[in-house]
Amino acid sequence: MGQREPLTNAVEEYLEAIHRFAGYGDGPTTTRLADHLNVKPASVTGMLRRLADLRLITYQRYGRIKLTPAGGRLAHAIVRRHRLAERLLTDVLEVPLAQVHDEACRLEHALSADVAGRIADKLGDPELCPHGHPINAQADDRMASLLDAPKGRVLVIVRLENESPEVVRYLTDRKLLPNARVKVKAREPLDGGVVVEAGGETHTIGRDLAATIRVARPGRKKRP
Amino acid sequence: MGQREPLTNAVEEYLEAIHRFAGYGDGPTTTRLADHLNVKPASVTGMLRRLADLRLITYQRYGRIKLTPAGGRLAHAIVRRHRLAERLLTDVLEVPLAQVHDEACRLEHALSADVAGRIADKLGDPELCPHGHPINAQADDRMASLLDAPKGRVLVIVRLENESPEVVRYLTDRKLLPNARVKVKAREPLDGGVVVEAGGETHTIGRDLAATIRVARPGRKKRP
DNA sequence: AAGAGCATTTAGGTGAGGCTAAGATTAGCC
DNA sequence: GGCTAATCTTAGCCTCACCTAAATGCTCTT
Repeated sequence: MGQREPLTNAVEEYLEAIHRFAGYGDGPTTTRLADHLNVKPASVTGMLRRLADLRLITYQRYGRIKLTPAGGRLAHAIVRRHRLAERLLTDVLEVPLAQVHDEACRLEHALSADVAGRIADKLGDPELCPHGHPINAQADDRMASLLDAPKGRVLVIVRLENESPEVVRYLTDRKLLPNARVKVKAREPLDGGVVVEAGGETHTIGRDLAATIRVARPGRKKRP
Repeated sequence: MGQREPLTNAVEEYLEAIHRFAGYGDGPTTTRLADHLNVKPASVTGMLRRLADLRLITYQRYGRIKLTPAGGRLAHAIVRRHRLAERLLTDVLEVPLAQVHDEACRLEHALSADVAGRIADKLGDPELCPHGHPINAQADDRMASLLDAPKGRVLVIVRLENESPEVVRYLTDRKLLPNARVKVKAREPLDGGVVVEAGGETHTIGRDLAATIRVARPGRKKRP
């Protein structure tokens, strides 16, 4: 399986982004990708052609963007390396969580399959990255966010979709990290945010941010 | 200290190579660098101009190539990251030594100063990389190689200058790694190599390879 | 059927990094 | 000093990976 000419970092980033959007709504679109990658739509179209030539996606003008099996495997491998790198950074090197994502973004392109495997071995095949994303499986995107969670019930934070340093620092400071228990107290009207209680404290979280915090009912859960 | 625009990988590779050659013989030369980096001399000249523009080396046509203080600091930081990565790979992840150099070559460009520092902390500030090169200090290049070591005396291998997978695998198989004790039994004439005894076994090592194995008299030594 | 909103093409730019061929320089030798 | 071999540099050019603005094309909704 798999041809072995090394991919450029940019190609890997695009694959990763496509993978992240797959399954959500109507899947990855040119604008969404452009937005996510801080690039103009025209550039995305160009890269999509390249990826199609490489047989990593199937795609025709104005059509749906879909990873091929090969592309899917590759994208998955990259995301996996990213998340294993994150685990290594937090568990072994004790890098602050807020910083972990950006470091892993660079490391993911430098890790060989072999080293990734060894990280997994060494850490006992962790199931989740420190932000709560599954390392091996596809994420369950049907999971509720804090924004649409029922009021008054105790919930547990499952994962953070937004891993930017500022956001993670903000949430770390308030102990709103995966595995934390939270209760939605109220929803302010007019984009006012969500009032949650966690660890005896009350915080008001903006709508956009709340939408990126996935929660579930407490129960049998995976390791953090 | 230090401007913070990110350097390209190629720039870092050149700096590293210049650093490695500095102090040996008449220092880094265009051809030597070209050889080492698998590039034509003309390309090296081009890059040297770039490095001089960046104030990382001082250099004028046909002249000596010398790192500036800034360039030296940078080169040192890169080499240090490389060697810390090697230690992480061997000590924590148990990657086979033969493979470690190439993996570290990619990682060194992806590690931040912060993460490098944390690796050092976590591993207890190791002094040497697994091939025996110092992580913090400049190597002592006056050290003898197996090629010019005296016959009949017990010596200890200090470091390997050639870290290519084939060479390291060859030496690993014969237990000719840093800290191993060896004795030169004979030197074959006419480029025939060096006959050494180690661990009860006798091996004949080619001249070129022998020249890359640094040895010293046993004594107070650092951790491997 | 018409326009809003995306997506694509076109045409073009930049920067890194490399190469060949030819000429310049240096060093070593007689 | 003069010659040659080895080494460096220059010049000119090329490719590749990315990106962009602007104009055009498609599609879907109403």
